[in-house]
Amino acid sequence: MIVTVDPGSTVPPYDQIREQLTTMIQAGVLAAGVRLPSIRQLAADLGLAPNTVARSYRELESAGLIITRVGRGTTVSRLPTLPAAERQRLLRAAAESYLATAARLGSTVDEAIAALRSGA
Amino acid sequence: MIVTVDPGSTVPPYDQIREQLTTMIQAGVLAAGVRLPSIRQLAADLGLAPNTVARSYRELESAGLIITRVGRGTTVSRLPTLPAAERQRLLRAAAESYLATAARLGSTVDEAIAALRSGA
Amino acid sequence: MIVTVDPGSTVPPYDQIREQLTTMIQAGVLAAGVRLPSIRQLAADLGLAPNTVARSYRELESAGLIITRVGRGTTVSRLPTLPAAERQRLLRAAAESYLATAARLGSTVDEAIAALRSGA
Amino acid sequence: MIVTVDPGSTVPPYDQIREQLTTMIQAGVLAAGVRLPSIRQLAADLGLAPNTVARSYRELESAGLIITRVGRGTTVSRLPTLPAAERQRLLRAAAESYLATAARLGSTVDEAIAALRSGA
DNA sequence: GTGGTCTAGACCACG
DNA sequence: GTGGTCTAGACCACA
Repeated sequence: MIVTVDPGSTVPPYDQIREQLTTMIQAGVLAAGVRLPSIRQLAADLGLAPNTVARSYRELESAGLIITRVGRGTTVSRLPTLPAAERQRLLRAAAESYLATAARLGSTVDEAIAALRSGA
Repeated sequence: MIVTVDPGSTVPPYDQIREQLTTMIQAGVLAAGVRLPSIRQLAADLGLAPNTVARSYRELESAGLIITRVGRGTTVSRLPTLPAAERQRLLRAAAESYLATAARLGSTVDEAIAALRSGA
Repeated sequence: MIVTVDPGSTVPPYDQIREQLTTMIQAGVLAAGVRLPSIRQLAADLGLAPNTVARSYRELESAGLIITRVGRGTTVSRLPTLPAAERQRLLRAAAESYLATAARLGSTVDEAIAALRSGA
Repeated sequence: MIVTVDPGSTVPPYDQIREQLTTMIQAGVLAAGVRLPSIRQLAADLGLAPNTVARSYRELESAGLIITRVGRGTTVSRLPTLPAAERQRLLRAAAESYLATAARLGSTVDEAIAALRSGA
């Protein structure tokens, strides 16, 4: 699954989808020209109404990140990806956020790392 | 700093504060009887209006997690903490979320772990 | 009625609404701070589903032309209006388009002008 | 030029061409038997691909408004034209639409009429 | 099959 | 009351 949605979050599903796809496209993980799953397909996979996914795609399109053509699906547009330094900065930020959460749960750094390995 | 706020997030600051304190209290990291920083102190530390922090405290109080008594400040209530299994489950969930973000940034598990160590 | 929708047009209603409001705001006919009709009210007036009007408003908001606050309605944002020269240019363009349509219907300029007066 | 196309419009060019020719034929401005410009000629005049104009002609032909015969070009069919009352109704509709646009631009009826004269 | 639009109605949060 | 979101389903145009 290319994207995941947490139904318990206060962040609306269409926003979660948009944010995750934005990250992947800007990081170059989804390269220019790659075809995204169809609206109906992704909606079915996530258990959402097609309209919800359509809204995410529509906003990505108006942001210039993807190109949609009726009858031909949706592809990632040709845009410069984030430089490696910026990707590294974002990874650091995510790491800090994870460590902060772990600390709030009373875990040490080693336990936090172990949780990563066990989940892999 | 006991708590951090991301001003760029769409999640309102009072929600971020409430969530983080809730986690720490339920996990037992903030033990019963521990005194929280004053509203004005925490607001000053975070660069927020006192009203914002007050709202977080108010919601935590109505949830029974903290007790505010005039003249004695705000302390953590005497409530059962989450069992270890539940804490472990939450840590796993946070780990998975972090790994997913790292993957969206094009990072491997090893790179994700390295980012934890370098940030520590 | 502040805006009209032609259901027979191939231009979708949400686009018609957005375009008309955009013109009025940029021309300064709807001044900064003016309150727009509520989504439900305008939808009822136009015989549309509230979602349709909501989509127009959402796009106007993301374009920075209006400000919506839940529970408090929608107002025109404080933006520079088009200079008089540009408004005049747009009026000329509309006039030419009307004359072209009239000519296609076999009408003279005088008949086109007479139609304006009789409709007034 | 018999027909004009607005490249900035969301209405596809072939639709704009079809609509304008339809109006002129139904109004009798283009009388039965009149020869239309060739597809290539009109495409060149409008700066469009011949395929685009061809599509407009094809749709007009299937609607019975024009007749294409190889070697003899394209001519307007022998069809009853709109009665005068209907032409008048369409002119009124166009006038109202123009006045509405002018009003959205902050113009009075007199200014709208003046714009017609200055453009003529 | 694809995406685009619209409807009718639901529930939520805010004020 | 306000807007925000989502659903379930419809019809359309395009390929």
